[in-house]
Amino acid sequence: MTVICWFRRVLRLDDHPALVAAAQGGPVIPLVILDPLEALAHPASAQRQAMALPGLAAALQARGSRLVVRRGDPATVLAQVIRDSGAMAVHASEGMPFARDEGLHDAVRAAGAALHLHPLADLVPRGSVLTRTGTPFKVFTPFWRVLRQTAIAAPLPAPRLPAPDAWPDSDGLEWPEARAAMNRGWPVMARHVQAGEATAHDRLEAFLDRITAGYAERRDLPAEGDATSSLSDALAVGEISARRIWHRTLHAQDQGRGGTEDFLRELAWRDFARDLFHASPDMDRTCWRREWDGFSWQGDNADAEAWRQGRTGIALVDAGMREMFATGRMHNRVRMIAASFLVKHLMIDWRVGLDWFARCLTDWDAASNAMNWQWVAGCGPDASPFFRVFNPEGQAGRFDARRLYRDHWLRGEGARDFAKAVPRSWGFDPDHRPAPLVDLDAGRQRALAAYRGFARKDAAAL
DNA sequence: AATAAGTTGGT
DNA sequence: CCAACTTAT
Repeated sequence: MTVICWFRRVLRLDDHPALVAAAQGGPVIPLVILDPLEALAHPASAQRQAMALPGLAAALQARGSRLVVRRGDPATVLAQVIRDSGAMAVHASEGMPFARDEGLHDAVRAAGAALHLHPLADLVPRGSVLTRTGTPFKVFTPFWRVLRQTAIAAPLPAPRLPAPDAWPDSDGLEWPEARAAMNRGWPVMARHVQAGEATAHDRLEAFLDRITAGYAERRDLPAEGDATSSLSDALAVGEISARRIWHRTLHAQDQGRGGTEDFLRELAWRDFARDLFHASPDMDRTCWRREWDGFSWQGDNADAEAWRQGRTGIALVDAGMREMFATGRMHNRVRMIAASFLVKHLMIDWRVGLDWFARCLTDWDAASNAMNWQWVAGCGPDASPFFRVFNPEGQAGRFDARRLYRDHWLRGEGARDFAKAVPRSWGFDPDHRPAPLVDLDAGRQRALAAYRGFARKDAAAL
């Protein structure tokens, strides 16, 4: 009996629970659905997913299978492929946000098949790391202590994939909606992306060969490009499994490599964010501490536009915003600083920043972004207290002391990349050095005063 | 996973 | 004079 394996955000053959389950059910039709709405919401991520597909198709072909590609709305496409193939079952990974999966069951059932959703192969199943009283953790460190003591399941090997008697029609691998929606220099970004399941494993091994005890400190230096694994986009589109990374890192640790414990800890943040998001599925739009929705954030405005376009006049912030626009990624330390500047110095709603990240990031992850933007804004669990205002100049002195990162994006090769990537509508002038949007000290004082006033009102209301 | 101001204790 | 440390925001 033919079975469909719908590849969503797990674009690999290794450690793929839905694929293993499908292969146990009979001949497998591997299916990917290119959804125009998804391309509009997350154009860079959609384009990154599209870049993973040729490698996935080739890997399937090498195993005597194929990748069937269809364009359209997932529920409609699933029904069509079920009709075309006579499949009785569809296996897929859970989506995120999880709530989106609700309507799919009905659509598949109406087409005469059953939908089986499998957990994402993160480190641990969601909801499995709990406090002694059985509730989810709200603070990372205790979560980490428990996860570290938990046995992480071994990755599943890629299964044998018997082919069906007949293959349904397939569209091409191009996802033109994703490319159009990006509205920026796509070829520039493509130069910064390395796609493919095999490439991701090579990058992991190369990273584990060079990681040292200095990882915990060096990973914070944006000019030290080789200090981090650079696996975030491969993880986000599922070219590599977190469990595979975990076990390879444990192996490197056994060989005596330093820094591996810190790397494992970083890896665990994905599971922490996923569990938080599952417990609070609206936290990508709603303040986790509800009272903060009463704060008078600035909405989208001219300052926000300057922030998006990398012309706040604050060197490290602009460098980061340019890096993201040109490459689809931004160094982790710089993300915090650029986000803090938007939310604190400009007092703009964290959702304005999150929406721009959603458009730009090839490593877009709904849970991590919801958690981290709320952390910066001070309205999330385990949140940055309202008085924690990053000083982008102080941070630059600490983490980019030799100015290499800022110079790269404001003057050097990165600046030329960015100039090629910007849309004409921005009227970008590479020689123009904008003045700071706000005086850093005045902006800091303004934010502190506003937050103090809000906290007082909040205390009065209780 | 912060900052700035103030304090201490060494050079 | 400064680094290291404490403390309030």
